[in-house]
Amino acid sequence: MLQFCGLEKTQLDASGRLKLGARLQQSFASYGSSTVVLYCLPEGGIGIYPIAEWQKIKPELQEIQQQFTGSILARRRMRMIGSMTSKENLSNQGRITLPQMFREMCGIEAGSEIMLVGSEFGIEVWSSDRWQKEMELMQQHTLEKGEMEMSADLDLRDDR
Amino acid sequence: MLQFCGLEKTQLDASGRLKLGARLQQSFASYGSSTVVLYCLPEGGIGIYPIAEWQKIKPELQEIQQQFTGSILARRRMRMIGSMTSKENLSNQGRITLPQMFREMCGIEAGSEIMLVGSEFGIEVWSSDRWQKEMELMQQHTLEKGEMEMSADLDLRDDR
DNA sequence: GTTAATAATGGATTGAAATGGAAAAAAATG
DNA sequence: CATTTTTTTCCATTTCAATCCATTATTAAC
Repeated sequence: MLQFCGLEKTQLDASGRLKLGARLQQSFASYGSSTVVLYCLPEGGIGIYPIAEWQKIKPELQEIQQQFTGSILARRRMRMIGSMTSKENLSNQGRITLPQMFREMCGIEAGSEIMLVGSEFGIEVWSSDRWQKEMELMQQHTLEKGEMEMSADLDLRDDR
Repeated sequence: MLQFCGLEKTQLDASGRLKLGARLQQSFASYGSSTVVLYCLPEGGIGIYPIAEWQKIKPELQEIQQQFTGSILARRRMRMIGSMTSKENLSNQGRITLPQMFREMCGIEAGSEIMLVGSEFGIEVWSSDRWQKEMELMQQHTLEKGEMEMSADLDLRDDR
């Protein structure tokens, strides 16, 4: 899945629209539909996925649906997903309007600088500084893991 | 697998492009495709791999997609790989554009001096001084391990 | 119900940056 | 030392991204 990859800096226009570069436009176009699903991520960005990819996570949703009448938790999850999801269209110039609500929740202002983040089956839009924090968090985690590997390598009792 | 080996000093051009020498160009060409995958390494360099080699090492993601709405960790993994990966092409003069973001994260500036490091199934681009530190770290680790082996060899109680 | 005001949308233009080619310089080879 | 190969630098072209503008839709006020 190298279609949606990479990391780039760009900015929203004055009315809060995102413009995709040629490469990403083609990636979305390759799905044969200009319809995308937006998902406002609890950890802080807005995901944008071709509708075909979104369908693939449906099994996950059906599982929740089956518990609908019996579980408050299941209903809360449905509600959470439903309210944080939105269907939009890519304009033929590759522009997409991000819903105001979603933008507010993610700290993304019209006209501000944002990060476009590849995420395997779609992309994510982050406010620059929130992305910075998210990245540092992930990076630190990875580096910590690396150090543990290094010291495990020195601990000969672990050999074998 | 002696294709990608060696250590050489070179520099990027004014627009942040890397030009490979004849030998490395041929190594990549031998895979029959000019497509390469860039991977921005958390420990500090940019890896460049023939796409065929990348297929062998990339983590599997389909299972992760099934956990999409339910797991922040799953999403972080996708984000980590997606954002730190990029698909590029070797131009027919053997040039490759390193994405600005990756360069910034690795301390590699346009026009600056860099190290090209062979790493078995691809090469890595490092900023000169970060490479220096990385090498020292690795060297020290290796020596430390040597000392551990020596004293373990004296400690007969541990032998088998 | 009509008009005015505001916001949203789509298109086009412009300036800057990325790209590819090729000349000039340097290095390797015989 | 001459020739070939490789590397580096420069330049023209193209492409892309950001801005602006005109049109349409929506809301509010009278």
